Amino acid sequence: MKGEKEYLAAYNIHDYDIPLVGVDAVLFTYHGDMLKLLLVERRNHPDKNKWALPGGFVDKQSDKTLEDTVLRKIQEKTGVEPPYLEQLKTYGNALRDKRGWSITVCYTALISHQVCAPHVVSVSDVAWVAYDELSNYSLGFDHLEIITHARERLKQKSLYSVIPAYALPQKFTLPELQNLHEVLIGKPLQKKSFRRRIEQAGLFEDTGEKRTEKGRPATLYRMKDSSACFTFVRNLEQ
Amino acid sequence: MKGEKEYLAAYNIHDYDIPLVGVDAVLFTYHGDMLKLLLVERRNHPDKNKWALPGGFVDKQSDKTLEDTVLRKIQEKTGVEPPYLEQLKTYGNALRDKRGWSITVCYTALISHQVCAPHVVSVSDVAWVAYDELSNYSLGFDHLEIITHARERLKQKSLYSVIPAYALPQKFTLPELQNLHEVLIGKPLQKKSFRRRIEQAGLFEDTGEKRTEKGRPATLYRMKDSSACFTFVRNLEQ
DNA sequence: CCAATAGTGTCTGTTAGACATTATAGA
DNA sequence: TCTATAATGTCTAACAGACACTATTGG
Repeated sequence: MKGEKEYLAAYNIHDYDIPLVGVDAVLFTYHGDMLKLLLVERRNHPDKNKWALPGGFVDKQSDKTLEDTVLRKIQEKTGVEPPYLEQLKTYGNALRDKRGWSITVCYTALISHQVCAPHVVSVSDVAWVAYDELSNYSLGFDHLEIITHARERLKQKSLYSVIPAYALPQKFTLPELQNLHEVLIGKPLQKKSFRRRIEQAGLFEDTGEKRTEKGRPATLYRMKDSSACFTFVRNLEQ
Repeated sequence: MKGEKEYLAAYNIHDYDIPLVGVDAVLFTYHGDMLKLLLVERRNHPDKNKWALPGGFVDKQSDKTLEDTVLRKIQEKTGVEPPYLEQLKTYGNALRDKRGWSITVCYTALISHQVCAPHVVSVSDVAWVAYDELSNYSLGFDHLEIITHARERLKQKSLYSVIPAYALPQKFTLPELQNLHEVLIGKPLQKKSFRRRIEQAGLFEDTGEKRTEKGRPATLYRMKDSSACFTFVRNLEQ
């Protein structure tokens, strides 16, 4: 009977018929009153010249975890690390990739538009695409399905959390955040209800600064560390 | 410049250094007033003789999807398919498996104890283990972390859905379901609150049958198809 | 002054918590 | 009748919806 040492020494991953494994990120931001996401135009086969989510394969040398892989891929395209990253779902089947049985571990990430705008502009094959204009883009693989699922999850989160705030700059106003939630939910919210729950939960910190565009200046807030994991017991109306 | 056909013809997955990929299932049930889950005693290296979640590797021939893989693995150990299966999370890093960089796509499944009891009894390396007695078992890999996460998610679901009902037999009583929710949440619930929301949402169907143990007979219900996806807008108190 | 936007006051409606009460079985 | 459990009645508290109101800026 072999011991574990002998077993591991004789073990060779290439003896097995393993599916292809990668990661993909749905990176959302909010800009110009629109929900946008980052797409990459594919330069290689398969699905060459189609648009796809930023993603790629695990590098067993440089990546210690799946999060390392997805952060590395996001950094390649945006130049920065997003403040919010959460695993979405893993898609795996025999048909989603022409190269054969393949798996992608998908993440949802949120980032402010301004913080990665300079780098994105400098990279030719990357673009911020408004979610509502996705139909103008030919997407590779099953990425439309993945994006749709990420969008739906983000909508749900906007009903019981303030996680969408990570798609805004560090300092933001409450009307700004409410607008984002309204875009996500697809209908207007009661200003009073929206502000009340955030105040009562003590989620944000007043920066002391104001921003004036038109009308009365709006207070600028920043998130507290605790606000990422806070969930309201009661959802907003859908 | 090569076309896609040539690219795919030349493509060989074994040219790449790919992580090991498998699936695992946290299969819960409710029996003897306890939340239990299915564990398998490992017969092979690595982590031989430790207990682990039912799971294994994708068989690219027999499995068309990841769900096929996990259902096949659950069937091997229980003889049946669970009525509830949902993806939990994917764990992937360089250290979780001694064989090297590995990924496991994890699922939560629910099933009634009675429907798979006969088969489980007949398989020597499989056991239903009470969640509260997990500390008596030496678990392989990172399976304790996975189980803990699945348990937490199931607790959350008990606050805003009736999904735990899938861990009961097809016909069940409301006090029975409430007991399960109380075990999951870890504190007693108001009988009135619990029943009211289920009635108002019209989630269950009266079978017309009653079950008498001690005291007044309890009405037996069955789930409607819609009840799996129903979520209450307001959570029960935690 | 007005227009525009930020932010508040306050009433209503819904629903969970609390807990007393009634209903139906077996012994 | 008594005990045990199932199921209901009803009051309260919390909080979201609705919408009128006030506050603060620029022109």
